[in-house]
Amino acid sequence: MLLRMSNLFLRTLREDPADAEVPSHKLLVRGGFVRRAAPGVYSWLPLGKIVLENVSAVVREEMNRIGGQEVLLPALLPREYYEATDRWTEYGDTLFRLQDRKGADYLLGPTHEELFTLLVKGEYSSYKDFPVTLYQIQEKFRDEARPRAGILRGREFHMKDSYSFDIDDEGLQRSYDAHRAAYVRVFDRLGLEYVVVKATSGAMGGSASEEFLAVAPSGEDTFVRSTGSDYAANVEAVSTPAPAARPVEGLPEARKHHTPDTPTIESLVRFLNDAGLGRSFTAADTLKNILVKVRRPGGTDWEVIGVGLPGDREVDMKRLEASLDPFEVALLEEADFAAYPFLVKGYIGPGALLSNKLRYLVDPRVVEGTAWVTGADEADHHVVDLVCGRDFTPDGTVEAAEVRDGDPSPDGDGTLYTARGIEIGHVFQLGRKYADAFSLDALGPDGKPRRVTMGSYGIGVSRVVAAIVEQSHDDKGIVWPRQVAPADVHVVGTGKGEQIEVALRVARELADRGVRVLVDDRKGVSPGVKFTDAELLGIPTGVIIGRGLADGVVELRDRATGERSEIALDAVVDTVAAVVAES
RNA sequence: CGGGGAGUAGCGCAGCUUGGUUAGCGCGCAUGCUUUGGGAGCAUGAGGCCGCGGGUUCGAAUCCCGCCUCCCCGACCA
Repeated sequence: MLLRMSNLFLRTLREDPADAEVPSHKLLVRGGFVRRAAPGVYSWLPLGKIVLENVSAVVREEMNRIGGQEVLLPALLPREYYEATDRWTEYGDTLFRLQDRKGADYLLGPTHEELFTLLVKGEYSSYKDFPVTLYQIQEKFRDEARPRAGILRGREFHMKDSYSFDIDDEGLQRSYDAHRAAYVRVFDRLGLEYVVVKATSGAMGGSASEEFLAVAPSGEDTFVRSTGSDYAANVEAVSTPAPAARPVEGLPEARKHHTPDTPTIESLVRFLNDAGLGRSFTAADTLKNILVKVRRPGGTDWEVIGVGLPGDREVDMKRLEASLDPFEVALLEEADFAAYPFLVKGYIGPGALLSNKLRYLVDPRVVEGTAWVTGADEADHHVVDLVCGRDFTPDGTVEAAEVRDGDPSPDGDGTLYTARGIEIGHVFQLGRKYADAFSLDALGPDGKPRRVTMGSYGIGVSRVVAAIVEQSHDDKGIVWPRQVAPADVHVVGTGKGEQIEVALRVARELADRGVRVLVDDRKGVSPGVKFTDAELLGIPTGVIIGRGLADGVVELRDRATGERSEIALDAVVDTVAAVVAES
C-alpha cells in the first residue's frame, strides 16, 4: 500500500474545531480522518476509513475464529418485525422511523435481534443444525437525545453485532464464553486498556451480561474498580457486603427524644451531639427513610414502599432502580403523602411503615443488632437506639445507597474507587425472549420441538476507533497502535533538492516489501508543516529524508517514544521493513 | 425535556453595548517572486442571503418581535 500526500484526499486543520471537547473528536477531525455531516453523523475520509477497516478486520478475524459466519442484513427494516417484540414502542424516540411512498412504516435498525431470529427460523429447523453464530458489521441508527463527543456517541455508528443460537442453556453458555474470549482477544490485539464489568441486563431482557469498558476520563460510564483485586463492576451492579449480625441482648433501649427543627440529617446530628447524651453521633449512625412508589412495567397500580439507608449516604436512583428491576420506580408526589397521613415528612421511621403494612426495604448494612437514630413518626421527634431485629424487622434489603470511594470491595479484597469508561463491547445471554416472540423452535431427536436460546453480542467498531485515540494520543496528535494505524511508515521528503524523488523511491521499495506506506511528497511545503502533520496523523514509524541526504543518511523516528536515529540511506528499506515486521 | 452558550468566507474568530463608508482579522485557497529541519516572507487576488422571517428607521450584522439550528451540562439512552 502506498499513499501519496500530494494527491491524498486529506486536509489537516491547524485549530481545534469549535464544537469538539474530547481529544478523539478534536484529533480525528483535525487529522482529516472524519468530517461531521450532521449532528452525530460523520463521514469517514480516506485515512479514517482505513483505520475503521483495520479495526473491523481484527474483529472479523476473531469472530471467524470462534466459528462466526458473516452476513449482511438490511439496515432498513419494516415495522412489523419490531411490533412482534414490542420494540417499536419500547425503543421510543430513539428509533429512526420513516415511511415509504405508500405510507408503510419502516425503521433504521438500532440492532438486529428480530431479523436474525427470523433469518434462522426461515432456514433451520433441526437440532442438528445448531449451534450457529451469525454476525455482521454494519451501520446502526439510534436517534440519541443528545449525540456528543464526536464519533464516541453518534446517531449513526458502525457496530459488529452477532447472535448465537443454541438448543439448550449449556450451549448458550458455551457460545457466550466463546464470545467473551473473542472479545478479550480483539481488545488485547487493539492495544486497549479495558475492564470487563457485570452489567445490569436492562431493557434487553437478558440474564448474564457483561460490558467491556475502555478506560478513559472522557467515558460516559462510571464503574468501580478494587484496589486489591481485578474486581470491576458497573456502579449499578455493586452489591454491598452485609456485616455479620450481632446479638441484640444488652443493647440500650430505644428512646424517643424531642428533637425540634431537625428535618435534615445534618441538623439532627448537630442537635444530638449538643444534647448531652453522653456519646457522639455521626450521620452514619442515623437511618434515613425515603419513600418511593413502584409498579410493574405497564401496570397501573403503584405500591408505596419505604427504603432505609444510612444517613451519611445519598440515594442513588440508578442503583435503586437496578435493584428493584423490573419494577418502575418513581418518587412520591404531594398527593401520595396526603393519602398516607401517618407519614410525617422528615420524621419517617420504620415503625409507621411496618405497622401500616408498607413494605420496608433496607440497605444491606442494616443487619440484626445494629442500632439507629431514626424518625419517630411524629413531628420534631426521633428515636435513638432503635435496634434492627429487636425493635423493627425489615421486609428485605435493597441497594439504594451511593457507592463511595473507599467502600469495601464485594469480593473482600481491597476497597473500591470510581473510574470512567467507554462502552466498547457488550455480551448478553438473551435467553428465549426473541425465540419466544417468533416461535423459533428446532425439532429435537425425540421429534418434539425445542425452543432455541440466544445470545447477542456487540462491538462498537467506530466507537473503538475513538476509544483508541482517547487512550493513545499526546499534545501533538494521535499515536496509532501499529495494528490499526492508517500506515506502518510515514516517509517524509523535505528539502529543495532530490529529497522528494528519493522519498518516493524509498516508499515504493517499502511498499513492494509489503509495508503500508504514506509518503509526504508535497512540493513547496515547509519542513515544519510536514513534521507537524506527521505528528498529528500519528503513524508509528517515520522516515525523514531531508538535509542528511547529502551525506547519504536519513532519519528514523518513532512516533510513540519520540526516539530519533540516523541510518544510511542504503539500509533504510531493510531496517524499516524489519522494524515493521517485528512489531 | 430543564439549564447555559453560540449562529458573520472552507476553518477559527472580531465587529453588535453606542445603527451610518465598499463588513474585518488569522489560517486555508489561487498567482508570482523569494524561502526549505519545526506550522516561512513579500505582493496581488478569489471567496459573505452577517441562521430565517417580520418590524422600527432616511439607513440594520448592530435595535425590537417571532422562529429555526448547532454546541455544552443534566435528564434520557447504551
